[in-house]
Amino acid sequence: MCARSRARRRLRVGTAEPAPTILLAHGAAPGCAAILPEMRLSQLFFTTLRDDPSDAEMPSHRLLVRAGYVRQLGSGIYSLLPLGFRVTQRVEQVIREEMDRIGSQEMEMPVVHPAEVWKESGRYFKIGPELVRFKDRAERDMVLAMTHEEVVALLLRDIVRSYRQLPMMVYHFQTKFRDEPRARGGLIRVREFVMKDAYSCDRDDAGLDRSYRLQYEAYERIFRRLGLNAIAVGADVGIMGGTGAHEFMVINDFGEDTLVLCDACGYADNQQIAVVGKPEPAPEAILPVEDVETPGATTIDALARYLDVPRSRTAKAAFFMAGDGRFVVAIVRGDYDVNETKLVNTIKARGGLRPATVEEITARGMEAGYGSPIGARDAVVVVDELAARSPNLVAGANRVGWHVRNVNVPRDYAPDHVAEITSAREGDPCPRCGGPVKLRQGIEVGNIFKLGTDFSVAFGSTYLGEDGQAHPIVMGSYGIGLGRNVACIVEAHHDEKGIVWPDEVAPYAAHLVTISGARDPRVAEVADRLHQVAADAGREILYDDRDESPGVKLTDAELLGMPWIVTISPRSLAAGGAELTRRATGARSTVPIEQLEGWLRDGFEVRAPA
RNA sequence: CGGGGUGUGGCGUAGUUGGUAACGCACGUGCUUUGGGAGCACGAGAUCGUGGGUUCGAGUCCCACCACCCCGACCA
Repeated sequence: MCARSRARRRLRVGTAEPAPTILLAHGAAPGCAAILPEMRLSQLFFTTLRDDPSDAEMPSHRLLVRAGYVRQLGSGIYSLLPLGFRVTQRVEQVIREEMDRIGSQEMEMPVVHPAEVWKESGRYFKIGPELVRFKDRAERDMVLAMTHEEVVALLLRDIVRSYRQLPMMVYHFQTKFRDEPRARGGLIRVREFVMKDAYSCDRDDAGLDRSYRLQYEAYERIFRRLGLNAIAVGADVGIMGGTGAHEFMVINDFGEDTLVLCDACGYADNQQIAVVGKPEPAPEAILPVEDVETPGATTIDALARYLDVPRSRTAKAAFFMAGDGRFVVAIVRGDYDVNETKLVNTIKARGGLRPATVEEITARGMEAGYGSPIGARDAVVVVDELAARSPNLVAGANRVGWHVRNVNVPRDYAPDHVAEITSAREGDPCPRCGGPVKLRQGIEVGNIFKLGTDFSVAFGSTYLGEDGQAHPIVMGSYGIGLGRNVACIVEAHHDEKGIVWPDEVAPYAAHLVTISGARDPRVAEVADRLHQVAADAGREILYDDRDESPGVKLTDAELLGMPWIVTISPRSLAAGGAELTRRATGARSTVPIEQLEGWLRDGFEVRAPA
């Protein structure tokens, strides 16, 4: 994957810049007119499919495969066919322009890293099998890069000496490999993908705030230009540290993240970190504990039904094993769910959490289905603050078939932590304005992250300040996955007939279709001339010169989704020119050939017709 | 990693109680056709995911494995 070759072939469709000379990759003489076979559908390396591929569910997946933009090679591994590659380049170019605009410098860093680099930051040991490790021929440990914080930190250590060299931002487009446990959704969650990752390098937190703000604003411009309605939500910073993060999310039912949103005031957070309002429990006298037989009541629902109490009068226990070997009991009220992200952050669980097994639970004196921290051994007990101040709850007795009434903290058991560890629910009070929040699924199309000094401290990446002292460089990192953005654009811009590319990212500005071209020489003649005019002007349009029936060609044009469809036929010529169709609206008009030629020569005037 | 599902020409599928693979689309050739996935004729293309087993005989039954999809776990 070579960013340079991608950059060299920046697209010029629909722009007003002059046609540059295009160099052929295999060494054609400079200045020689480029042959672009992919402009002719008869030569384009692609095929359309009449049927949906059986393994595709999301519209973007179905359409991108059916229209010949991408092909799957393995689970979460895709080839970009020429059309898909062009779209990706268009997306890349939008991002590049906005990165350049905020003064970020494009570079390129390697995909394969010596493992020592990742050992030095500690991530080699913290990250699980998602990080691909292998040995080279000399038995050296190597990794496939998931991101490039380490490399940037190393470069900073080598290059930056003085505060005068800061602030500084760099970015690159590079292939990442993450051995995800499960790829899904076509291009939405893949294992190999190209990502724009940018890194800001500042003298201090105030500088980081400025860089972060610049990236934030650039992201808003990028997603607007890409035709994506992305909203920024507050996000988890993880246990890696970091002082703030936002994820840019597109609402989508197939999304993997849950967002907590408030229509009234615009509040938006990832459910992982959202803290919403909770009703204060009514005060009541603390009652003595009392065993109660509850045969078969192993779930909160069953328990509440059996005892005929609301779920809010019960305590729910969830058991986890932390990656660092600690056993964790989390207690929330029965009407809430445990939020694992908050739990991880509360106990600073290295390596995350996984559900505990029944054996692990009983080994610590508890009983799955009838569990509570009462009598627990060797366990970290974390109680949700609301559960902690809710009086007289029904909790497990750690005995099969029995619960305990009137359990109260701290009388009946001692928590190691009392913290807010529940997930926000639909309709809960907005933390900002108190209105009801709503929950929506979202796809993360970009993220921005205040890294702080973790990496620069680990690598000794310091600069000499005005005070003559060494200070760690304050870093930020900012990612956008290209393929996922392409998929999200299709998710947002398609209809029952196919893709409807926004002008900014369409692989070609226009799709020229001939009807009866083989039979009527005038049709082919006019179309060939239009195509040539466009090519001479450096404006690449797609030319369907295939000898196919009108139905096939028009259907394919709609499936492929170029913003403008230009139809030349004996009928259109008789009507005075070409038929111009706006793909998004279906609006049609007849345009004289000379006028079309002018548009193709001088740039497509997207507002004038239709 | 747990649960569910699917593997049969390029794509989508059929295949009965086990008897030597069928259909649509796509593809090639010829003729006809040409504004909404054309028609006719001829043709090419499949060791039925892999390995083993049962059987006179396996796409079909049994076992193991692999791949892919979906749900969950997971996702600095």
